[in-house]
Amino acid sequence: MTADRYNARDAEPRWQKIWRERGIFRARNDDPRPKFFVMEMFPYPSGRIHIGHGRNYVMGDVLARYKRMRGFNVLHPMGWDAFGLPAENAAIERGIHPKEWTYQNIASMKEQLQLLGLSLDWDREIATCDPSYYAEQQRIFLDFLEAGLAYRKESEVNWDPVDNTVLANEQVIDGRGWRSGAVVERRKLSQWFLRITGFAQELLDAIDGLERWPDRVRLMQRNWIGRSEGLEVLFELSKASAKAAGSETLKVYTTRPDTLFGASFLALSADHPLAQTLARDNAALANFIAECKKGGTSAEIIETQEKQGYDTGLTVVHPLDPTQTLPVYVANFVLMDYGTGAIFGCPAHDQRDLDFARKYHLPVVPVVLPPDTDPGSFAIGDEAYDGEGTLFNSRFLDGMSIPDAKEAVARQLERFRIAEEPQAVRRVNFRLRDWGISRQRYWGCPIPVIHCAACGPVPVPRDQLPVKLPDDVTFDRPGNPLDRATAWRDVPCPKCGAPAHRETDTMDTFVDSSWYFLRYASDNTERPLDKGAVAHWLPVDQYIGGIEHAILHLLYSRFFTRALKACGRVDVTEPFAGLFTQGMIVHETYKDQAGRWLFPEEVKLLGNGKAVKVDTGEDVVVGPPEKMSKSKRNVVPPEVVADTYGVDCARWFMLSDTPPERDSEWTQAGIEGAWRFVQRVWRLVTEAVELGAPADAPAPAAFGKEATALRRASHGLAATVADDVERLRFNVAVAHVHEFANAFGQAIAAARAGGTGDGLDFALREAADILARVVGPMVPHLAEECWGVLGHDGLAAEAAWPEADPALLKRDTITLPIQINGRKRDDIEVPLSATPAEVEAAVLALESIQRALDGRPPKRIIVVPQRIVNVVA
RNA sequence: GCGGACGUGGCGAAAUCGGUAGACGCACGAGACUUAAAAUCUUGCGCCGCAAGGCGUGCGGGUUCGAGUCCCGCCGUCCGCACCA
Repeated sequence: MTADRYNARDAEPRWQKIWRERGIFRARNDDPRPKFFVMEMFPYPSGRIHIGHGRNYVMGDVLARYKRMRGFNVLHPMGWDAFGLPAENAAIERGIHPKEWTYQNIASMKEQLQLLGLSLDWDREIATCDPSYYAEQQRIFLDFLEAGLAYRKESEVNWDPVDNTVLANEQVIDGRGWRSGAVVERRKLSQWFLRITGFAQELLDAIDGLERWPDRVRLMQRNWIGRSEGLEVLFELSKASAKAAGSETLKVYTTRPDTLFGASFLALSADHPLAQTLARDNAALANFIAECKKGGTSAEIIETQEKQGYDTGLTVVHPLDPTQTLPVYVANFVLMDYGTGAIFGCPAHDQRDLDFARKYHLPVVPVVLPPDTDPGSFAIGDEAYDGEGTLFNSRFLDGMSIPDAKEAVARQLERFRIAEEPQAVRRVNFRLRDWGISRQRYWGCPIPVIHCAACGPVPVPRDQLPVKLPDDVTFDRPGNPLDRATAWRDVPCPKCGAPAHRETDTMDTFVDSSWYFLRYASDNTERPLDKGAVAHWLPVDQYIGGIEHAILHLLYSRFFTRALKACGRVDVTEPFAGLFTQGMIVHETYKDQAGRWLFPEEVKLLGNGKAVKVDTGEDVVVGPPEKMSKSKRNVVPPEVVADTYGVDCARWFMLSDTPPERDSEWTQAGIEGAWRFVQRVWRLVTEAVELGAPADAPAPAAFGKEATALRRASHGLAATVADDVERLRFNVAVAHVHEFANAFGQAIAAARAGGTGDGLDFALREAADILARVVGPMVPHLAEECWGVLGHDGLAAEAAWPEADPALLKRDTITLPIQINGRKRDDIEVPLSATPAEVEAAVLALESIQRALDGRPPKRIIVVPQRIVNVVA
């Protein structure tokens, strides 16, 4: 009677071997079935993974396996985001070559990932550091160059003067280099850019169509692109000023032309050409500008920085009132790379301008009157007013709404001319900047360009691609090793043959990940980016990854796909039709009395929130759940889970309880609960096989009450879990399986007590069969083992999803809750076909209702068919 | 500062449309089996109350026959952006 325990340690490697040998997860490009492309964001090969890394792969795997059972040709690939700084740090710190370090990590992480039993097509595995991958990336770069989508310009970098190296923003901590501790300077370097701004409007507009993306990601992208509509206004310099400045006009960008009559000054960025010109003969101004450029670009510094300005002595004429002039300042809060690098300040309606005006005693003239406010008493204190209102103090604009006033000013200024030019032009601006892809690093994709003194930057001829990274480099000195790799660097110019040198910048690793999903589509290494294959597989039906990539990676990928389309390389526009952002796995942290972090296996939990160290018994300080991280040691390696419980338990646990988009806590109790449930499924299936009908038994003509109830439950399970998985509501799917297991267990108990007549034997067998398939995507190894016990020859992984019989999903009676004054008081069972009048009559006949009404007639009865009845007493 | 999301038992949570609040699981209690333990099974478990009953989805209002769900105002937590004119 008692079944053997399910032995995961035996079963899991066995089934994984069979899946691998039969190649059942290989996707074929010529498969005629409908396609389904599911992928998770590929990992950075940092070394070892912990169980927390597994969550998104498992979620994608459930969907992949489910879709296969539904008859789809599924592409579920995996690869490695293999370029990047940590490999170079390892080289510096431990003397290991980045390539060696990376490929070692890939090997061990692949082994760990395979342990999870994921249904991946490893034949399409890619590593971005592989020359076969980045060769195509270099071709793409040349395509972009030819199309004008890649270009070079001067741009500021963080420069570490001690290490003589360029730092990434995250390597600048409190304005200092992370390794050297030296104060970071801003330096200008000539760098490569991709023209993402050319697609800003389209990237923004297309967000509306991303219906299967989380709203918040769409919102974040919209904000990041940051479209604003405004006016570029020419301010005429006063005569004396024009002479001093060497120009007649100053161009200013504003989104609030309506507030022009409230303007009290102009402000230039420290980087503005006019500011630079004036500083040549003005030491005080030069000093001020240098002062502005000090300090990092970090948010905290900028936030707390006081508004400061330098009065240039220049004045401009107010565009709408020639009798009025405004002073021109250079100010530390004006950005050069947004708009025109110059603004007009309207202190009454902009907080920054107000702060500035108060400091330099400039006029504060309110021109927008809040609704229901007395114009005589309205005054600006310490807070600018940026709300709705009506224009006043503004001559011909008085009485207008803000939008009307904007329009009126625009029309007026468009008509005015200064030196043949209209005084104002409507201009749309974006917060989004072009994407600087140059990195002064070794471990990245080389930019395929040769610099020649005579010819300038010359693309490497395509027949000479790829430009491979030289292996023979050293990391013993600061700076980019490629600069010192003279044998690699120094080459003749492809155009004129004169001595020249290679571009030593490599590409931002975000470039690598901006097209890897297109690479997966091709099963042909000769054609890594295959238009036909891309047309077949793309867009990705379901992309799964962390919220940390909500903006950059996803926006860059959307841009890249469009840019490739513009170059004629692909026909797809939007790469990811469905996006899901999963939560992290968190775990409690443990510290001993000396404050050292402890691994979970060093700790014994006492159940009351307290814990002790396993070996010494000393008290352990238990911290709140945090993201699993090596440094805090709150990690659980997948091997340990696989050895003690089996990976199916880990998979089940990761899918249970917590909605997949939220953070989920890994606990001992949780994994044990999963283990119990895995055993329970095994027991239910084996017991049902023992009690039930044989595999090939025909369905009886009629079923008894028990059998019908069980059949309703199992067919209902197939339908509801299908729906749950389609909607990625794995925790709900798990709950539904639990619910079914309870019903199944009761049916088995009933069969033991009362026999398996009236078709119960068939129903038991059918229930086991359905259960094995329904849990298959979630606990695939267990499902295979069950499938074997059920006597099937093939693999559960290749079985079809159980089709629910619609007749069994329909009920002929329904239980309606009965409310009195909105509070539930009773239930009533009525035929599904009952009319509202019949229901009403039945309800009024209920004893509980009669009692509640106490002889009085009800005021009202609301019958919502098949939902509820509410009696208003 | 601006924008957004969320707030339900001791805990993780569920509740397609405005229609039975707390499904399912964890933890805990009681019982059965066992020499014993584990496992398993049965059973209880929002709060107050002996009960009848009352209260209950962050707080305060509103709409409705009926509100976790919709509207208004607060409070709290988390996230994104942050001198973008």
